[in-house]
Amino acid sequence: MAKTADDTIAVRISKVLADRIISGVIEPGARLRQDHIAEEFQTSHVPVREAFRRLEAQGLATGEPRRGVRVASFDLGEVREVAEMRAALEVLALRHAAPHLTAAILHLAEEATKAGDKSRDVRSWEEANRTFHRLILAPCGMPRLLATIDDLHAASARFLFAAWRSEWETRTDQDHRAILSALRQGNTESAAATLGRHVQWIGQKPVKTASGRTRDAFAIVG
Amino acid sequence: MAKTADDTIAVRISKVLADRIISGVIEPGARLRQDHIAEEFQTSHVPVREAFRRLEAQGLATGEPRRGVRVASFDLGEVREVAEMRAALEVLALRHAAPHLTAAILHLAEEATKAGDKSRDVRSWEEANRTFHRLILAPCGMPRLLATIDDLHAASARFLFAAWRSEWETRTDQDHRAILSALRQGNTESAAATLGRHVQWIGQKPVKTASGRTRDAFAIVG
DNA sequence: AATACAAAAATTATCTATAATTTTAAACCA
DNA sequence: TGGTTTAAAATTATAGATAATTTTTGTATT
Repeated sequence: MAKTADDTIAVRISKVLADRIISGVIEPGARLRQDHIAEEFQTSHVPVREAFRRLEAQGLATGEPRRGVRVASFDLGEVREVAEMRAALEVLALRHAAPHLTAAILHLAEEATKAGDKSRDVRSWEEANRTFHRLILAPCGMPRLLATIDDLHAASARFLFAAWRSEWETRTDQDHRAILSALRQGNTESAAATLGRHVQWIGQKPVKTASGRTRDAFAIVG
Repeated sequence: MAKTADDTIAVRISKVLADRIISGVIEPGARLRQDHIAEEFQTSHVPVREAFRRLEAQGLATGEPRRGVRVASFDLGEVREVAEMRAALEVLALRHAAPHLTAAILHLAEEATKAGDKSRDVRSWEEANRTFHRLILAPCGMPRLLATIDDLHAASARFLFAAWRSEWETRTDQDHRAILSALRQGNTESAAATLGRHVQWIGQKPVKTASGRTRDAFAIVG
């Protein structure tokens, strides 16, 4: 994580809180109390409130006037929604990025895929996955689009961690390889189609709840 | 504009400023000085800062640490970017909304189209246009998607006002009618295709600059 | 025992004040 | 005159304090 020292305190706080929300350290629905957070970060609550506004914009927290802020909760519907938005926007980004992709970039993307296959925990798999997507999309040169996609990736990671925080068996990513192969052949449409499907693949897994029951957890796995 | 009295001051301020930025009352690149704004709204600058964070998230302002916030500037590239994002996301929304569209909704959408045709200034045309899009997309029931589209519409309106603030001749909207007709026949794919093209139609017009020169202004007209 | 009410505690939202930084203006020197 | 340094003013960012609201807790009442 970039510890950009010249960031404003609010930005620093929002990054740390975002990481906690995404990784599931703070549970969905949990209240975020500004004084407590202010105390933890050794600041007043003014920057904390600004951090809250940033988290709200990213869709990681929701606030109601006078009643504070809480970690955004989510359901299968939102997992689907984020998956479809990612599919639509990543395909768009890839179409524009494709003409600017170099052999060097594709090589790095391949490395990221291998790193994903080798990873033994969700966290490092997610990081490798995000690297792959960023590498092949960044050359589109559309900053607003990339920023929106980034927020959606954060949401995706949240779903992923919620479902598979502890156990995780490695999966070799066939789709990533197919996308790279199509891009190498200059077949943008095929790459875009595969990417669109890839991002909408929603994994499902039975998970034990606190009460001992089992329910199904869902996550975007791509 | 909804003057929800129970909004927090920060939200109220951000709404007013957003309106000014979109309508072009404040020029792109202009600095937003927190003390001045605080004075205008009879508040301290704390809520003003929170309003800034909201504007940044909407892409209407950009801030650098310690150097304040300024109105986001834009160029043809960003107009294109927003148009393509809108096309991708509105098509997605329409596909999901289509099964839930009722005759009543389509009727209201037709009314909005007529209102657009009748409007004699950009501002009311834009409002009618936005109403049309919102009506046919809202039933998709995807809140995050709709929120993102809303932000993109704000950006679109900004481009539109920048280009045609003063002069504006009415244009009867053929596309809106084609979309409604396709939806009435249950032909979702045709409606989606037309919508996608419609949103990417970028108007162009020569505009006189302050120095008397003429340059081309661009805007999303759909 | 359950519900309704009231007082206390906690929390949010805001204001005023202060420190740190940047911008602007002026003076200075080559 | 043109550029550079220095001082002043303006501005941002944060802290500390206060008012208003909500949540919690305890108590009475049916």
